Amino acid sequence: MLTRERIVATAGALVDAEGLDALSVRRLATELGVQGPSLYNHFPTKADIVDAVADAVVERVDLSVFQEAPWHDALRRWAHAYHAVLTEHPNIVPVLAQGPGRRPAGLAMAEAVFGALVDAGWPPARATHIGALMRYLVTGSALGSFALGFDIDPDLYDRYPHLHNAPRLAAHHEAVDEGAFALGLDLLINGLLAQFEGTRR
Amino acid sequence: MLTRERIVATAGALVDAEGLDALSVRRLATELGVQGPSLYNHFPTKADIVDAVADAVVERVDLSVFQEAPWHDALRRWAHAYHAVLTEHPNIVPVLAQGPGRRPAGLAMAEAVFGALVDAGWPPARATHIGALMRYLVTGSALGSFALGFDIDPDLYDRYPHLHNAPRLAAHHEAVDEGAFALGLDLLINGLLAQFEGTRR
DNA sequence: ACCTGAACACCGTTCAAGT
DNA sequence: ACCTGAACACCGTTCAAGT
Repeated sequence: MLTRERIVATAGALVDAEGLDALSVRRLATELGVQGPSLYNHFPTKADIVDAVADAVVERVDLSVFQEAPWHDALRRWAHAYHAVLTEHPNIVPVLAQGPGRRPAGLAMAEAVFGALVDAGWPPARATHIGALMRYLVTGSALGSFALGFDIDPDLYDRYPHLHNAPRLAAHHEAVDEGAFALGLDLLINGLLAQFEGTRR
Repeated sequence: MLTRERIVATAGALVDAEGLDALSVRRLATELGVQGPSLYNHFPTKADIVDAVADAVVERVDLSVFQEAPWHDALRRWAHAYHAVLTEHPNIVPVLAQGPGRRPAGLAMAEAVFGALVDAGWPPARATHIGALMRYLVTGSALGSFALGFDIDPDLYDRYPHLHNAPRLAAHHEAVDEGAFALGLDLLINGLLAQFEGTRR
């Protein structure tokens, strides 16, 4: 028996294991023991299945911090949590980088972030910029590893002397990408905190 | 007559006008007045055509600033220039977000950025983080408009009270996205500059 | 109400055949 | 050396037919 839940769970596992390109209607149907067209009884298009997979990932990001901590602390902890979830499901990030659209969990997350900033006293226009900035950093870093973006063939770097150690990046890719994300988040939040306190006195 | 140059130029125009999904081997061939398989005399796979289109975009980013200005100034001006080029060719950004790979212009850009940071005195590990951070911000912001990521249907936001103005974001999307990017770049570079001067004394 | 087989209009890629 | 037609193994989606 086919249900939306089973379809989304199987599609999500397929995307995690083999990437977005491996998710085809026929392939997903086979995995569910059914023929391709059957899925159209439960979702209008393949894009809706992909959206549901993406929203299931966002649903796993804890938003309770926004009720517990001051805005800068909550923002930092939420960004780390969001980043951690995306690191576990990197193949769906291209969808999330397009914004919440009509996805309920995406909208709930935007509401929590934007609401916390406005309630803390940030002007709405500034809160929008901060929200955008956070999405840029989190999805930008999750979309493709910086370290793995360099080929491991050493001969490739003969004409780029400063990059002679680039082939070694791949071996430490988690540490490199994690460190860059943490540095960026620190710089952004510390800078915002300084601005915030500057306007308060 | 088919040349790599003509193929890349036509493919780039097609991607700009209709998106990456519209670029198919048959469609591109038709636009070039030729049959699909002909393209395989000039490129081994479609992915190589896409890579060439991406590298042609990166080639348009001016790197001369790194010879003229102190690292923080050069970094800021380069990031703005890169961001401006991507804003003109948003549909190819998903490819650039995967890193330089084996693309010559991508590698030359990485060499210029990393080289300038190391030559200025940043430790290589830190320079790597800074380079990664810049790619996260620039590609993250170019990959999908934050403002256009929200649906314009006002009824959608009934259950998200803080987002009641979200449907109006689309009308000012350039200003919103531009402002968020500029804010992020300022925060990052000012923060890095403070760190740099802190270690110098 | 839900699943199927057949069909439509597409894909990327290979390869023998032409010039 | 370069282009073509035919073919292979795929796509997303529609729809009449079955239960």
